[in-house]
Amino acid sequence: MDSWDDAQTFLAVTEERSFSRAARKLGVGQPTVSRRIANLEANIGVQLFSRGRSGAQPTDEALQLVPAAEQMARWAAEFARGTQTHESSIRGTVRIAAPPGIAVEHLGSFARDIKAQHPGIRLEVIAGIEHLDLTRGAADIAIRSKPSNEPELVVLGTLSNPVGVYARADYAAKLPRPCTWSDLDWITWCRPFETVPPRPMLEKRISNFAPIFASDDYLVLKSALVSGLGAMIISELEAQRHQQELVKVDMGVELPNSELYVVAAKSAQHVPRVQSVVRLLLSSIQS
Amino acid sequence: MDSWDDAQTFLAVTEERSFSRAARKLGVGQPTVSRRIANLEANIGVQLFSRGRSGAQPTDEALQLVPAAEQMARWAAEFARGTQTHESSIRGTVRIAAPPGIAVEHLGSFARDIKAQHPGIRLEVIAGIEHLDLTRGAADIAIRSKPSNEPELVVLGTLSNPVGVYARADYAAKLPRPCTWSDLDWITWCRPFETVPPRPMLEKRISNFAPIFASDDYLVLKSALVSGLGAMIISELEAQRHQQELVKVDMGVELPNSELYVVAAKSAQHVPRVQSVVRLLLSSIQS
DNA sequence: ATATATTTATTCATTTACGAATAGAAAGCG
DNA sequence: CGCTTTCTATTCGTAAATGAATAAATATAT
Repeated sequence: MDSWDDAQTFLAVTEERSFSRAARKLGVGQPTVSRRIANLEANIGVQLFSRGRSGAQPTDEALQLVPAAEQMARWAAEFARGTQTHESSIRGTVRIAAPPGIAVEHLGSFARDIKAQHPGIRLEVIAGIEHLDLTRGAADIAIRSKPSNEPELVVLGTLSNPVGVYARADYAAKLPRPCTWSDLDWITWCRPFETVPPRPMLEKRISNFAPIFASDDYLVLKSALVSGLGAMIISELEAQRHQQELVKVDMGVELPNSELYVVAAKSAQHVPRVQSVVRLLLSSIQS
Repeated sequence: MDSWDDAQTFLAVTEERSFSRAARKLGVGQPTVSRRIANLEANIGVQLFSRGRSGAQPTDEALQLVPAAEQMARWAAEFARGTQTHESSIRGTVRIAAPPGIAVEHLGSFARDIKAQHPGIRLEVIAGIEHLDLTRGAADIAIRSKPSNEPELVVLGTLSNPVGVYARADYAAKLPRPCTWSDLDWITWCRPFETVPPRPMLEKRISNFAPIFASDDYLVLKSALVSGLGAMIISELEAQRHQQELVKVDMGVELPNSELYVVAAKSAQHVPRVQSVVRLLLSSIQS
C-alpha cells in the first residue's frame, strides 16, 4: 500500500456502506471503486467487505483500519484548507450546517445577502442535527445551539436569535389571559429532532409535555401553525414574514433570545471565502 | 484538492528538496512529480517551490502545508501497517535502524540467523543516528541507546551488549599496570556520531578528552585499532572475531554492559514479519 | 572557457486507469 | 412467479496519466 488514494476509497466505502454511494461521494465512477477495493484486497490478501444486495459490509479486518483512515481524512482536510488560505479571490462554495429551524428561518434569506455582497460565493446549507465533522471538511461552518469544546474547532461568534410564541389570530383570541405555557397547543419538532430548540425548553417548562402536533419538517410545522392548529416558538424574523397571518401570544414575559454559536475548524477561519461568509453572517443576522 | 496522492507527492518534495529524489522515493518517474506539483500549484494559484539548480526549495506558503501532510503520512503508515497485521506468511522486508557500531558488530551476523530461521524475510539495516521516524514507517524497528518516550512507540525489549576495552597485543604490552583511562590512546567516533556510545562515556570519565583517532566510519576505526594505534571499546562479540589480533586491556573493573532498546511503532509489533525479527533479535543477541 | 554533472521542463509513444453501458445477483412486492 | 429496484462485477472504447528520452538551465570543476 503506497497510494494514499486507496485509503481514501476504503474510508468512503466503510462510511457509505456501498461502493456506488462511495463512488458518488468521491466523484468517481462505481467501477473505479470496485476495482480499487479489489486491488487493495488482493494486495493484502484479506477480504475487506462482504458484498451483498444491501451494499458493502466491512469485515472485522477492515474495521481495524478505519481509525487510521479517518485520521488521514482529517489531515487531508487540514491540508486542503491550507491550500485555500492563500486564495486571493473570494469565490467558491461554502457549506453551512445548521439545525433545521435556523436553516429555514435565516439561511435562505442570508443567501441573498451573500449573493449581493460576494457574487462569487455559492452557499450550501445542510439542515440537520447530524454532527458533521468540521475537522474533516464535511462543512465549512456550523451553527450550533451549544458551544463546541472540541480542541480542533473554534467558536467564531454568537448569534442572538430573538424568538417569540406565535399563533394564528383567531386561535390566539380564544386563549385565556394571562395565558400559561400549559394552556397552549404546542407545535414543535418530533424525532429525530427532539433535541433541537425550542423543544427541550418546552419539555422543561411543561410537565408531561405533549405537543398537539410534531414533525421532522419545518415547513410542515409552519403550515400547521398557519392553519390555526396551535402555537409555536419561531424567530421574530420569521414572524415578520407572516405578520398578516400570525400574532404574538403574550406570555407575560419576553422569551430569552436563543443563543447560537458559529463554529468552524481552526484552519477554516483563515480561508478567505469562509472568513467573508462568517463576517457577513455575524453582522447580518445579529438581532 | 481531493486527491490524497497529491499531498503525498508534495510532502516527498519538501523532504527531499528535489523533484527527482522525491520521484525515486515515491517510485514514480520524475516527470510525474513535476507535473503533479505543477497541477497543485495551478489549482491553488500559489507557487509552492522555487526550482533551481540545487533542487526545489519550498516557499513560505508551502511550509505552512507541511504539518498537515506529515500527519497524513503518519496515519498512512499506520494504515499500511494495519493492512499487514493479517498477513499469514512471514515474508517481506524488515528495516532496522541502528547506531553504526551496533549495526556493524551485530546485525551483519544477525542477518544470517534470520535467513536460517525465516528465509522469506529480507533485512535492511540503516546504520546512522538520524532519528528515522518509526511512526511514519521509515524503518520497522530501531535499536537505540536510550529508551524512547514517544507515546506512539513501544519498547519491545532490551539488549545487553557486553563491551570491553581492546587493543593490539604489542600496544597493550607497553601499558602501565594498573592502567588508567587517561593512559590510553582512544579510538572512537567523531562528528556526526559524537553522541554514539561509547564516546559520551569516555568524555565523562576523562577530562579534556581527546581521542588519538576518530572517524565516522566503523571500519576505519577498527582498522586503526587493528593497526595498533590505540585502544577502543568494542563489543565482546566483535572482540571474539578478532581474538588473534586483539587483547583485552585490564582496567581493573569490568565495563558495565551497554544497554540497548529495541523500539517500534505500536502497530508495527503486530505485523507478523516484524514480530518474528524482534523475537529472534532479542533471543539471539541477548548476551 | 569548456566539460561535467545535476537539476527541472517538455515531448510523445505507451500504458494504465477510467467510466458509460451492461450483465448478473439478490431482495421486496404484488 | 415475474416485475422492479438496487446493489456489485465485467466489458470495452476512450481519455488521461505515465515515464523513457531529450532539451534547457545552471552551478562546479577542470
